[in-house]
Amino acid sequence: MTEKTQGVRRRGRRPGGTDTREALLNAAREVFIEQGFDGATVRAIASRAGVDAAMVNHWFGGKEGLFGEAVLKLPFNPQDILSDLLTADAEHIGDAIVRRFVTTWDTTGGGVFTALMRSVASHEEAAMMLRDFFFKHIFKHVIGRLAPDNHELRATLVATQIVGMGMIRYVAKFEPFASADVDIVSAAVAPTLQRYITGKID
Amino acid sequence: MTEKTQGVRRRGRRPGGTDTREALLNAAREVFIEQGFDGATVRAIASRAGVDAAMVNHWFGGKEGLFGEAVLKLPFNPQDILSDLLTADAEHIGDAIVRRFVTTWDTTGGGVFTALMRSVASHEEAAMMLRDFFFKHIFKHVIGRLAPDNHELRATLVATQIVGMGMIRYVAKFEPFASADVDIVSAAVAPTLQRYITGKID
DNA sequence: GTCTATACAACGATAGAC
DNA sequence: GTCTATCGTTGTATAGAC
Repeated sequence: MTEKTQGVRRRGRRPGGTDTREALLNAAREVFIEQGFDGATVRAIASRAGVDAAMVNHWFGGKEGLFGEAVLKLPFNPQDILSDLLTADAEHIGDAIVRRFVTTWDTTGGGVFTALMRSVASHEEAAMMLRDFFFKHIFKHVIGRLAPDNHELRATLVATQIVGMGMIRYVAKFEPFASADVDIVSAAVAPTLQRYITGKID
Repeated sequence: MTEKTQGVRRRGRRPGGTDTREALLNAAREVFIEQGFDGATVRAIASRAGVDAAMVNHWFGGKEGLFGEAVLKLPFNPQDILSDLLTADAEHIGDAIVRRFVTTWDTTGGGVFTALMRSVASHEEAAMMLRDFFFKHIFKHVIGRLAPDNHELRATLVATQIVGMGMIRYVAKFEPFASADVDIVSAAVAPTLQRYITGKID
């Protein structure tokens, strides 16, 4: 675990190779699984990795970035997605979400999304953490800002369409959807998300 | 238990211990994986199981039912779903699909759906077979009857919303969607499917 | 010398004890 | 209400790699 807990942790660059990043990832996987996203503290993870808590910010841009890379293995920083979506205006939020989702995962080839879904389908705790994470750190902000009511239900409705897109495009690979251009996908799916967020759902 | 399953009709071969139904399931899994749905013939499966091809109809109601139970482990007969959906009129097809999907899987507790998704996410051939199966034996008939154009794209769009519903409700269990009444779900999702099938998507 | 990984101090926010 | 502890995060000085 912490091979350098003894003695004074000297400042500056470490003598050996850079294992800090990897140590943080390993520690984060353990602590996140044990404690969940909220229960796990940056300080606890850094402590287990034997480094300072500030390293989490330096290497991963924050707790969420570390979680994404360590547990969900997301090929992007959720914070970037959020700030991007927060700039979209209300009447185009559906289009913004679809385009962000498709372009982001398309570049990774879809294999990472498949692995994520496999993890979610196989491990109960992964599903739970995915739920908590996206809820509190993506959906809550985006939908809380734009939706008139029923924020939680609207957020889950958006999730059904988004996850379903990923399943069909990257996992099951149903054609022609799997190879459809992002414009085609957006034209078809964006209105759905738009209605789930700002429209009438009952 | 063997006394009961063999039960009443003891005519034909196999007087004793071997369970015809189980033998067919095992043979079907092998042949379907090897040949795919279309490539696998009922005769080949029955032959490998050492029984007559008529047994497939007797135990599973046909090739599709056998496929569903052997490979996809569906807790229902796809033929029933199809005939049910074919009776719905065009302007209520979305509602019919949502209600059928939710009520059917709700009764199984969702664990079966999770297992199915895990299988799809883990085995490339399972995803391929799921695609071929639902396409040719459910979507094609329902959508081919009602959609004005772009049948394949519309079918895959419907698939995104349906699979996504299952993922959120049964696998990831996002609340409040996971526990929402079927009326709530239908009110929100049915218009989406309705548009994907009969509406404007570009 | 420059660059950067690192540790430490401190900030604002928040939750709970009293 | 006040106090305290702890959280995530930021700023900055420094040690070592280059």
